[in-house]
Amino acid sequence: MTIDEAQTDRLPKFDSLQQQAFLELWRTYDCLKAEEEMVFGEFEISSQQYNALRLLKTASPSPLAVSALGQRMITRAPDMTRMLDRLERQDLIARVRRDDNRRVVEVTITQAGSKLLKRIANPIRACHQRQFGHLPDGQLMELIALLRAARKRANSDAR
Amino acid sequence: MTIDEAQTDRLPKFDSLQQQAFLELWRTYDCLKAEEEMVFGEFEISSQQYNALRLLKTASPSPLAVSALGQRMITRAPDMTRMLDRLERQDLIARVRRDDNRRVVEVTITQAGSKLLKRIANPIRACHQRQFGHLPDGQLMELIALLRAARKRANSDAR
DNA sequence: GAAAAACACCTGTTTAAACGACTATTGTCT
DNA sequence: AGACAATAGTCGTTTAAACAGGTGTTTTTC
Repeated sequence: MTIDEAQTDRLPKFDSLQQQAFLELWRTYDCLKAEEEMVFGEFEISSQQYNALRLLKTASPSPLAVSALGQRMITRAPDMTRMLDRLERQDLIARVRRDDNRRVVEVTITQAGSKLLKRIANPIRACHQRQFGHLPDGQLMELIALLRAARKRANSDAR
Repeated sequence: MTIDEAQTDRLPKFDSLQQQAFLELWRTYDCLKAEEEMVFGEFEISSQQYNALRLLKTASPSPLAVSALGQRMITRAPDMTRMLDRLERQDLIARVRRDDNRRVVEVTITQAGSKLLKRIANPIRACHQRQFGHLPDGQLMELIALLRAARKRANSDAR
């Protein structure tokens, strides 16, 4: 390590603490996500789709309009239609056009969808347990609080 | 909600603190990433490509083999070739087949690539400043430490 | 020293993401 | 009531991600 590097960064490679924070966030997310997706992969579903099913399950037995579902998704999906197409093809959701407003399509989770969620629940819980289980609850809550705080300033956050 | 459901899920939305931590990580990453990508978008580049250029810049003037570059990437890219194709088409990198081992292709950042990095540096720094600048350094370092700790147990992490 | 294995990268093909334009339905304004 | 705008989803097309299989090169093994 050169003298120059030692002066600007206590660690080499990062312009600023803020940039380092972002890179750590990226790395950690990517790493954990990969593991999660392997679990979902066994059930032939993506994390995005799982998220949608989870939201539909929470809403059930009430349906959710496509737009409402889209707004609640974590990663904004600019193409709900085809994502729902895939879920419908697997018979995990059902779509019904609302009668009193024929523009909106209401989505509900099917029995098969609920069943799939149940089957996934334990493996995914175990995955998160493997990932975060070694951190004491206090540190986890702190991490959650810090992540929330980080999100606060981001202007593109409406959630 | 049936009795069955009430038994299996005690909290309405989160099964566990661990799951909540993951969701917060996802949300925060996604939110910050979106903002970052808007910055990169102005320069017609993806964050993935930026990452590659950054690594090449760090290595320069030495070149980096495609495989070495791939291993250093944050998000593992199973398709370096075509990603480098795009960068080469924009004249941001150059590829040379090594003479003493004609299997490996060595990649270097071009002058145009370095120039682009320079132009991006400030906007991206500003972006991260907007995102994390409101957190005091102590909290940032804590966040970084917690993210690192979270990553430690993930078995798929070789970095 | 020839055959087989290992290596480093490339290519073909399938699948999904991204962006915009498009259709159908409802609400609003005069 | 009729024109115009707004809303809710869908569809077409371009682009990139993912996976598997292929090509050329070097190393290993017998």
